[in-house]
Amino acid sequence: MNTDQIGGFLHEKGVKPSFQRIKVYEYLMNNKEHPTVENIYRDLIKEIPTLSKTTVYNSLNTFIEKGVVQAISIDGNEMRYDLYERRHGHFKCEVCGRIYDFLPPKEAYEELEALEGFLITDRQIYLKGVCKNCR
Amino acid sequence: MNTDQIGGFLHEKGVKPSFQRIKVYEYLMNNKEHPTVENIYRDLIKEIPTLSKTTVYNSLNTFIEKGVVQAISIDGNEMRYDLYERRHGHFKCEVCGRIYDFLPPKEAYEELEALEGFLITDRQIYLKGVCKNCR
DNA sequence: TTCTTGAGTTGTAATCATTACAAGATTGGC
DNA sequence: GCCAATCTTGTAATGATTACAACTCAAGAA
Ligand SMILES: [Mn+2]
Ligand SMILES: [Mn+2]
Ligand SMILES: [Zn+2]
Ligand SMILES: [Zn+2]
Repeated sequence: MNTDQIGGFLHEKGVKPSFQRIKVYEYLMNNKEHPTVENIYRDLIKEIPTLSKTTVYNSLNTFIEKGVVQAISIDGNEMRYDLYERRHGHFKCEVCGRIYDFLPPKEAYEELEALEGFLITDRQIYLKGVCKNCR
Repeated sequence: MNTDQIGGFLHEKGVKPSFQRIKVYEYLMNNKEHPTVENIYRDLIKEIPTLSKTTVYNSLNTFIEKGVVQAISIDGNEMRYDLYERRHGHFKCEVCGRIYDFLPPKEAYEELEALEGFLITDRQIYLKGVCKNCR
């Protein structure tokens, strides 16, 4: 996806595609390691010297509202961000801090839909432990 | 469970059962609505006027380390706490803010164990949406 | 019992992620 | 081009959590 395509996509999703928002979205497309706001800001400011951290927060919150991005709160102290694409779970290694994607079996998610009388807008499966590399 | 029984239980789990720790644990036993540190502190200080909020944090972190309490980070900005009893998931209503327990089908959790090469020490399933009462 | 020592508690200060807010910039429709 | 609405920016405020150092407590040795 190039800049125009991202703009079109965001527009479809009800997000006005400003320059900054396109850059933030693009960043998440190219950086799948669940970056923090700080990560995003420190990298993007190289390209956009006038960028404000508040704009990163604002953009992400708009994306979340419109359902194109998900916030990952697996880490009690800072949020991580990820595109809302195919459903997957997240595993955080307590040693190296990395957050891995994993695909829980379809059943895990399908069964979660079974709750009656509750409107579900977001589902997250978080695992913690020690990753393969760190054992 | 009375005070002595809680003390015995904590001792078994490797936690020295101080007066304050017993009170915090007892609070979690009697208040299953996933309280915040603030909730715990504001209620317990009525009984223990010398209590420090730091002690609440310290006690909870000790409990978590020893596996008798779980931290719930479904809410990006403040932690909630819950005894580590039978496995269950948490649903947060975005309207009233309440956090509900629910029992995902056994399979959901069992399948999560299937990750190879990773040591798993904690699993959390979080749903968000609107609860029955608030629709 | 008294002493000693390590662990637990307390209060305050520091940290740091996130939001609030107001002023300035931008954009799209008239 | 002009206007109103929206977006961006910088700074200040908020608030949860941790750091730290002094104090207290409890258990074991002498
Ligand atoms: Mn992911
Ligand atoms: Mn619960
Ligand atoms: Zn690791
Ligand atoms: Zn509700």
